[in-house]
Amino acid sequence: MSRKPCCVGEGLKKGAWTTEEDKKLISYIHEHGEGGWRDIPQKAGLKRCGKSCRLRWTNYLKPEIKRGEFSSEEEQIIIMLHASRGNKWSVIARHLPRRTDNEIKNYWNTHLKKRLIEQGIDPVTHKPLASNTNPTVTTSPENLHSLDASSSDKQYSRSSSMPSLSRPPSSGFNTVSETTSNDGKPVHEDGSLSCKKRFKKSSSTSRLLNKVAAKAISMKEVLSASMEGTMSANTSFSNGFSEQIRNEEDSSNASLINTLAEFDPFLQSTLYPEHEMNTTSDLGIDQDYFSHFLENFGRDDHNEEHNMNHEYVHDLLMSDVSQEVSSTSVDDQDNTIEGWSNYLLDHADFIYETDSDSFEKHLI
DNA sequence: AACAGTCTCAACCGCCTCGAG
DNA sequence: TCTCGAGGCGGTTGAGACTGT
Repeated sequence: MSRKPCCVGEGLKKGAWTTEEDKKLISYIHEHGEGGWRDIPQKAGLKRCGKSCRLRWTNYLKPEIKRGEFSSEEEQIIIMLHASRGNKWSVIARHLPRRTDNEIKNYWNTHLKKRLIEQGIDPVTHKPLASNTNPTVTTSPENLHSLDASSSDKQYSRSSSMPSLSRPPSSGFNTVSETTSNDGKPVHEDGSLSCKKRFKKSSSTSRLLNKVAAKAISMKEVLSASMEGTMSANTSFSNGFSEQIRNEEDSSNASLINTLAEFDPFLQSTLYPEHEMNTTSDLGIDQDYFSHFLENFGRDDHNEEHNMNHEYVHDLLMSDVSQEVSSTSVDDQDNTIEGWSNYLLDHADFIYETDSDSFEKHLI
């Protein structure tokens, strides 16, 4: 209990690190590993504070750190997460592998914040600025993609390759504008197949997989929409988004959306924000509903045999989620959502590859 | 060419949380 | 249970690079 304080001492160097200092620090950490920062300066022969060594390593020297231009996808993730989390740079950084919180913070302050302001969006609330003449502009899904850098050409003239906020590969619900291909299957404007693919096999496994696919599809779309806007039910995203979905003119889309919402608590909370939340997270997830969803996930085929896969998948899902969904930690919810979406998306891909010819019958 | 203004981002500062003692 | 240091985090600073005049 008598530890000597860190960063106390005469003659400690400050300011920019030299190449020589970097080499010493890298060499020491390669040999001894990270940690014990208090003792590193002395052991590595550096006249630096341990904290300074840690920052230098974690923000700059660490080999896995990715540097350079942010992609448009990364920008969208930052904006979306900032809308729901605010200046929680470490939380945002966890969603951007190999990016440091410091780098994201700098990028926000020097690029994204200014760009939002120029687009008439308050970078704090992600809602239209008071002086903005176009009150419909927000970082909601329908608007985020239009937040390009065109109005900031002068601002970013030194960085000619400043990426625009382009739409990610998969669109959100509100952007799903389907036409019909030659064979009658719904096709998105970009030519990709609609996310309505389903198994037609009648086994319980197939139906379970259908539900997994439906879940994956809905979650994928919700997450995509979220990446274009904000995930918080308290922000303009959920209200504007649900409003748009409710006003969806395409009745078949609306039907699909409502059906998917039946299986998707995230979508439920987005579509029906007035639904009473028993436990309100900042993601707007009704955790009781989510638990109920999981409880019934794959369990409603009572007239069918429960084969091994069915049991396995169900048990896997329940074991993974039952312990995590009860958590009140925002970070844990992040991990849960991320894990779920990855898991489901993986299975959706499997389903598509396995049987992609029939998809209309179920759930619509 | 020189200067002033602007921008970028590495680094620092100070506060907070967690866990060891 | 309390104290205190390590580590983590967000806000801020300032040196250097860049641009405009």
